[in-house]
Amino acid sequence: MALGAFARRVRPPPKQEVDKWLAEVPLWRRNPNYAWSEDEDNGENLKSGSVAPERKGREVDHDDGVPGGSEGDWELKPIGELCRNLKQPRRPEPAPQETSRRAPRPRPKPRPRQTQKRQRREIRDDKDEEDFAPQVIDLSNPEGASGLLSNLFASQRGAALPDNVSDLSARSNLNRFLGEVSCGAEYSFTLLLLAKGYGSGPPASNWRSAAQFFSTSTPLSKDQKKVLKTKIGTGFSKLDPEGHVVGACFLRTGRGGKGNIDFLPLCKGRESGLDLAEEVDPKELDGTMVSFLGGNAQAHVCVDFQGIARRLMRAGDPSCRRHLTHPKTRLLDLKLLSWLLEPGLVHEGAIASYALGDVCRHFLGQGGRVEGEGEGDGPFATVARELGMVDALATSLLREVGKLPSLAFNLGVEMNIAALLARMEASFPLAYNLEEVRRHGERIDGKLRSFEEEAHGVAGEPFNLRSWKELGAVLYDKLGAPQLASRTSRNQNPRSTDESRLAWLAKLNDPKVARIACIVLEFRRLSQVVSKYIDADWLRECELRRDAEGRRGGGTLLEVHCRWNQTSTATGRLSCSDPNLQAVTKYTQSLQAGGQGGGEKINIRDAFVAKQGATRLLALDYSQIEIRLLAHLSGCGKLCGVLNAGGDLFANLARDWLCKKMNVQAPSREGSARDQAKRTVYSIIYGTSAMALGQQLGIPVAAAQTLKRSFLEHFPGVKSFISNVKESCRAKGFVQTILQRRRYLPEINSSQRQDREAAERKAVNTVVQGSAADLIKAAMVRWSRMRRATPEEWEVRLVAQIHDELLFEVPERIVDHQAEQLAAIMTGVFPNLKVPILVNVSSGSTWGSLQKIKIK
DNA sequence: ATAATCAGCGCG
DNA sequence: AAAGCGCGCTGATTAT
Ligand SMILES: Nc1ccn([C@H]2C[C@H](O)[C@@H](COP(=O)(O)OP(=O)(O)OP(=O)(O)O)O2)c(=O)n1
Ligand SMILES: [Mg+2]
Ligand SMILES: [Mg+2]
Repeated sequence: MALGAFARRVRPPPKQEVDKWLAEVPLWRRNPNYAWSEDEDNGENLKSGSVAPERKGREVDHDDGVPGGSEGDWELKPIGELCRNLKQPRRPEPAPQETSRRAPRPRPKPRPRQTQKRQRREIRDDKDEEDFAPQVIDLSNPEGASGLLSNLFASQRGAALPDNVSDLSARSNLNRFLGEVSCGAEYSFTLLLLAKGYGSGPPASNWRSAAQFFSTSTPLSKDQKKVLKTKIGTGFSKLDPEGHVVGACFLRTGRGGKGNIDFLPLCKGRESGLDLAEEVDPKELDGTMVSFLGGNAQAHVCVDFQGIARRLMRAGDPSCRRHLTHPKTRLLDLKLLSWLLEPGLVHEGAIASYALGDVCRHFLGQGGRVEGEGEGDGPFATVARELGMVDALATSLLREVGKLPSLAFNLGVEMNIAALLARMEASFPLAYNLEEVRRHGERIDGKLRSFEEEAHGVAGEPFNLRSWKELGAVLYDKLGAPQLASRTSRNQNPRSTDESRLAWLAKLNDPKVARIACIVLEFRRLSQVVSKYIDADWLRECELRRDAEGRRGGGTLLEVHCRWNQTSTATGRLSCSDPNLQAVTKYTQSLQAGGQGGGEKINIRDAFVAKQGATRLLALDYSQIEIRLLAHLSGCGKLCGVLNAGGDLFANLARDWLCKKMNVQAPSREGSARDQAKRTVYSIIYGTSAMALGQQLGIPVAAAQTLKRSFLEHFPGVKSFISNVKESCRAKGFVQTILQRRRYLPEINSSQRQDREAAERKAVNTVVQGSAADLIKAAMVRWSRMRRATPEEWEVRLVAQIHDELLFEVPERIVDHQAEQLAAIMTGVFPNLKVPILVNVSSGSTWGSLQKIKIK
């Protein structure tokens, strides 16, 4: 089958990872009432066309009743009350000293070099495996998010949040569950597998016997058994066309040892090519959600809320979002919580990802196993093990929330973001005009071939232009190019072939070397266009989806459903992949260098367009955002003065210093002098060396040193802020963002200077970059929670977040109005800062042709 | 032969 | 004398 063939093209996860991953099959069970079908996330999942993701004007209504109103309609059939009484001894909180500081946990220090990249792979692949989790903060007020934040900040009058935020929950009316947790209330949960059609069974004493019962009482067809064996047991492969997740498992927590874990059917199999969503009765699903999430004061725990929310939305249940994000829904995500606790674990090599298994291993020790639950093989033992892990992990992590109440606030923000990201992934695709790029592509191919020919001619032998090794042999050995770098040989590769070196070689007298350097530079640029925006796997996936949907509507446009990753950064930013919309080439590339008449050019962003109906793209980008936050956080009077006067630091620097005093020439290629100044400023703030700065600007090291010093002396508050952050980090072991989110940097006290100073730079950067992430996340939450007054407002879609920029797709008629409204939201979420927050707004029919809009 | 890493480069 | 920070993607190279 074609899909299988395609799936095989995807870069598979490392083999060893699959085994590990197998041991971590999350809390999914298949509903045996339904046929098995393929894994929805392998790209072959058919998105329902009949159940439109957008139901104008009435999609969400937080004002209607508690979702639990119809609880009685749907009969829950517990298999057993196999509970695990996790009653925690009400700890007298043994550490009155330094409760704000987490006990330094021995960290597995020998940082395994390998785990870093591997984690990324894992993140790519765990997308279909993790589960879900919902939402905790009470933002029922239409102005909920903004009100929350306003109160928060109003109460502290522009200063940094107080260290003691224990009154946070009371003041901000956070949801009661979190209040309870932070009070250290007893809690426990019980497990119960629930599936339609199953009668009640005998009580079980632990997860394993529960799962066992499930297995023995469940008649499985031959095929099902086979699948179960191959998918959950050994030999699991996400590419196996037999597999499809059809169920989600929720943990329902409650007080006093009464709680349930429910088996929730998401969608049926897709035999005979039937669309998943068509086989789901939304009413059933709705009823399940209602009885599960609503109508009681219990809280719910899960792992990866974003994943489950996305599945629900893709399954075509139009009302699931209301329940997932309903203010009465009490749900928290252990994945997000563990990430909040230590967002840098992945980079330190302590864990490979924030998947359940790794997190358990790290936070609980015990090799990730829970006593009495880990024995045996097979799918049910695995399920039992998983459940035991969730159980133990929740117990442990919630204790941390009790110790550090601001975590509850942060988690509330993140839960809201998770719901929004799920919606973006499932329902807010960006349209891509592949045909347009392909037209250029043919020309690019020709160009690449001619580059190759010419380079081979100059070199006197054929070689692979993509190979840095072969290129180095040609340049440095055959043609005798100088191997720069005897002095600083320590860290510099004398035979480097990166852009800066090739640019340097291109200016030399040797015509052969120069020519090859120029050719390779252009060759690399153009080949990226082909590999990333024409031949890439994500495009094949888009085409398959289009074909499966019968290409109704949309003409030649593809719908790009990328992934929005919430736990893959150490600072609190989001990341994006498949494709990475946060790194789409920005500038126009010229296709003609060889004197052809047309001057053909390509701008990849022109291929990303506003699709649905009469819409336009609307982009809002924070102005000098980290500079502004730095000004606020540092309180530097001079920097605040510049910003309060409406100044543009980058433009100033470009005009006054770089051009006049330093005689820096503006970069020849794309990129303005302002962009150059921007890089310069952030480089200085975040601790660049004079040598690197000089190289970047093309000025002598001494001049760069002078520039650095004079900049920091010009803003003395910034300079002292930098040393204060370092000092504080040394003392506490962590830094905090403006919303109290932490990042631990144990290396700050390393005896190795290299490691120590690296940690110092990260410390400074994390405070500012992380606070900027807090800001835009708060704005995103506020937008997602905003009351929509008209049907048209429901058509506004957030299609991308580019770190300090939000890209919306907006009905053309209301572009101007939305521009104002959205700008107000983005600039208003953090009131009472010491400097104004501004956004630059632009709109257009393609991402590459946005024109600035004036906001009054 | 396959898996993990490196080099290089796109973006903020 | 001092490795700006934060990401993801690709093809080539090295390690197993
Ligand atoms: N070379 C760079 C570019 C950007 N950033 C960070 C800091 C910026 O604040 C943030 C957003 O990037 P922008 O390009 O939007 O830059 P600014 O918001 O600072 O300026 P502008 O007014 O041009 O938007 O990303 C960085 O650290 N290093
Ligand atoms: Mg900006
Ligand atoms: Mg930006």
